[in-house]
Amino acid sequence: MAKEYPELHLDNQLCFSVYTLSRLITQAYQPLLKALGLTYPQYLALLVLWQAEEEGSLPVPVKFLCEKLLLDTGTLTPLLKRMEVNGLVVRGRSSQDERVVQVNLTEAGLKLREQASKVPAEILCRTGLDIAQGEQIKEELSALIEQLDQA
Amino acid sequence: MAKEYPELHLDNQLCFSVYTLSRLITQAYQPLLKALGLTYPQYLALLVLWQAEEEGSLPVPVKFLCEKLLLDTGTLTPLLKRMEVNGLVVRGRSSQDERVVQVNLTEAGLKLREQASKVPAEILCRTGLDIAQGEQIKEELSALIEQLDQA
DNA sequence: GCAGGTTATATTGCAGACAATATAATTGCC
DNA sequence: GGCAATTATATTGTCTGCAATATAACCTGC
Repeated sequence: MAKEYPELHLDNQLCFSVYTLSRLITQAYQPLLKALGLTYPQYLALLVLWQAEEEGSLPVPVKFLCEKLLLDTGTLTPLLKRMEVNGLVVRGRSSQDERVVQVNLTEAGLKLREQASKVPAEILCRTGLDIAQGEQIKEELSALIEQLDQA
Repeated sequence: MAKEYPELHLDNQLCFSVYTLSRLITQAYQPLLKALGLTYPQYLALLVLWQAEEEGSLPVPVKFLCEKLLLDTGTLTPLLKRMEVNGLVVRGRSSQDERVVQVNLTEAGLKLREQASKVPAEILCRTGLDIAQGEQIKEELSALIEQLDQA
């Protein structure tokens, strides 16, 4: 008779729910973003850059993007290079400190914001998600993120 | 004066919380799983196989794993091949239906379950997550997953 | 100033994810 | 029986993620 391991059942694991939901969300965004020539992580990077533009803090160092997105340069450097090839951003060494690479939006990258501004509402519409509920879950997840990000 | 796009701010997006939390969770598992010679998706695949073993339903078709994990063969085929190389599973065509590839656990793959059974508790301990809270969030996320998986 | 540590970014290599396409086996239908 | 549609898996190509390592520029103490 096989001993049972309920703690190892997939359904019991929060980790699996988060992992799956994350991929499903990316898949939900994908067709909308493809129309804008973007991938999902590229879209997230643009969110940071657009907000920096509103706050008058462009250009921003790569390190700033790393911290906001919790991604390292092994991910962001090639991603930003692809976005540069696509004409959305420009990258250049700072003259103050030759170590830092400043990332700035191009005209095209800035202009994309208007089309992108319709994306969040469209996602909610397509997925039929409840906004208020989403807001609450977001708060709960943010607490978990903070906890994990420390450790 | 720059027009503002609050709907495009990173902090406002549930999607970003889920995306980040998913990566942080994977990172939390990583050192524990590395000690077992596993990656996180490989661990998830084993969860399915171990449960199938308990239920006496081994071997299982690749399609079964695809449905449980919500992953396609483009991800699972190479993953299962790596696990086969590592001696955890064996793959073979069904004689009833030559299209289906049956996946079974090896002795080593089965034996790994005992060490892995300590992983979930260890994760909770290390991350300091609240179990009861996690349980509730899991239910909420599962509802979202079902919603997205339909669409 | 300069040696040693720190910082910011880049590079390499590997393992997912997934869209798109391909292929072989099975099934259904007439 | 035979051909079209379906099914199960595989393959290819691109883009993440991330550990590990490398490198050049900065900073610090002495």
